[in-house]
Amino acid sequence: MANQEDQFKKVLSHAKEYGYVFQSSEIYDGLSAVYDYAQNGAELKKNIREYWWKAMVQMNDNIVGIDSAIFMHPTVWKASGHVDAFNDPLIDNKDSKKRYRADVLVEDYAAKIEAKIDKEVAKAEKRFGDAFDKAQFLATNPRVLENQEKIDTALKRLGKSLENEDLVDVRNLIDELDIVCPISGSKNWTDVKQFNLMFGTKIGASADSAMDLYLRPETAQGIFVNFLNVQKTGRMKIPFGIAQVGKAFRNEIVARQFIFRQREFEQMEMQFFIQPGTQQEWYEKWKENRIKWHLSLGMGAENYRFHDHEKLAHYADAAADIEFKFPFGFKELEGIHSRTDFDLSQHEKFSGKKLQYFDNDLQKSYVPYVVETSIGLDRMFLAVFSNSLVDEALENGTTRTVLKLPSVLAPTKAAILPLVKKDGLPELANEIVEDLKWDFSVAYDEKDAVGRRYRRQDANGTPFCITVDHQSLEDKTVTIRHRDSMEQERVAISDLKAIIAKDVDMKQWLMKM
RNA sequence: GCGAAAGUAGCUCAGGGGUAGAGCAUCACCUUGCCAAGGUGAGGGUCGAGGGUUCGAAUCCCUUUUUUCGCUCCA
Repeated sequence: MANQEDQFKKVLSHAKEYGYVFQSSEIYDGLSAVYDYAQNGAELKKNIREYWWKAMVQMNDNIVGIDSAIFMHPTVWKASGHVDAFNDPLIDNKDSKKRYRADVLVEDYAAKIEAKIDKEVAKAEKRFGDAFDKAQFLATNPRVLENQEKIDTALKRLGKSLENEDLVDVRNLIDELDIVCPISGSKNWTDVKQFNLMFGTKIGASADSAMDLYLRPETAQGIFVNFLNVQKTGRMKIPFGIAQVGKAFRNEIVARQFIFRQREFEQMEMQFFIQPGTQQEWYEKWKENRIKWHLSLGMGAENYRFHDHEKLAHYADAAADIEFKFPFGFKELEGIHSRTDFDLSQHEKFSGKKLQYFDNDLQKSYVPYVVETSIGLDRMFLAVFSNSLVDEALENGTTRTVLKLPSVLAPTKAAILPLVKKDGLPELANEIVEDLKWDFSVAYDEKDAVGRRYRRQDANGTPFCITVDHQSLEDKTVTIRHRDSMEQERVAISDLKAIIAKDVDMKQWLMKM
């Protein structure tokens, strides 16, 4: 455990020291759980985004990409269920310092009484044997009726209070039902507070004409509301997908673990529209397709696993996570959800517009089902970055810090180093830089001993170092050093482009899928 | 949000009531080298922020903020 923490600490300081991630507004003490991507981080993030986009949009002729706005009509979030689902009434017990969802406390109370009824039924069943009529027993036994009455009134009142946002009454209800904290056993409760996971803002300059808006808590709805527009203008035939990469915002109560859980984050999502009844098949297909994408990066199959959801969200009929082994353990990296026709049906209901597809094969219209793949770009960044950072023991007894990024994602593909900064070596090195930069992001470094420069590039994840020496002036060859093996080979300058391309070209990597 | 620990230079950290140190990193010059740590010199910090105690606070006290961990919640 201590090792895990140490490794995570290394990840944090390496990310800062090498210009990958900074805390937002650092000179003002920072802003909690908000981070900026620095010069190298922005490149790495861009490369991950591109790798995903190519795999999802460019390589699938039935998937198109869009870029919808962060602001959406407020009713979108009523239809999607976020206004309800993202509003949790929470209450703390002052003695145990535990926090609970107030509605869950009341529901647990109801469940307890329910258990009492079951006990009563079981007892009676034993007593009466075959002659036992359960329905009649439930309808007539006074103790059962009394308990059922208790449950009904409690839940009814809870529902009503929540609907009216009457949190004081929820608190009173908890008092009146004598609900105690499961840990401390005390009734020393705080007031019930409402936590809204969505960020609110306003559109319109003057107060009276302003309209309440939310910053989107997920990008998916931008796809659903555009479903028909895209389907019609793109002449898309089911099955087809719409993909999108964009920022989403959640006002997390607890946002932690570096960039793993941020308040502002970037999602890479694809909604795949299918014929109702085929969702199981597509769900399995996308699970398989997505894990292949991850594995193509070569970060080790043992670092991934599937986690099937038992408790499903309000919109899903099947859901699984792809979990990755982060420095703090296996955590969700990507979600694959079978969302049924929940979203489109809800938008039909709330907008009054038909969101259906006419299927020529079936000769009928229907609301398509949806299978979603949704990956956090920031999480993917953290997965790649933390997995790549290693301290490697060398044969000569020293250690080197290497960022073994998949070369396709590395922010800098090659560093060009003159062995010494005289005798015309810098000039030739610069010529190579000028040539290569049309195709790759490259760096030039002439400071310090060349060995040290190699190590510097290792720590930054640069896959290739190209060294210009005196021989280069004579026969137009250079040495090219590989980051992971530290091996060098002498090659013609004219071959450099092909050699680098072979290793960093996205095509080579995507073909591994 | 509750609890715990921490915040001193870009990074890692030492110091601990008398106005800041080390190693590495950075910059300049020398050394001209193929796997970090050669020489000389330089820059960089109001010790997270605010307030209090004191003749004097980085050091003691209070508040606050940020980070990590546990609980909780979640993508």
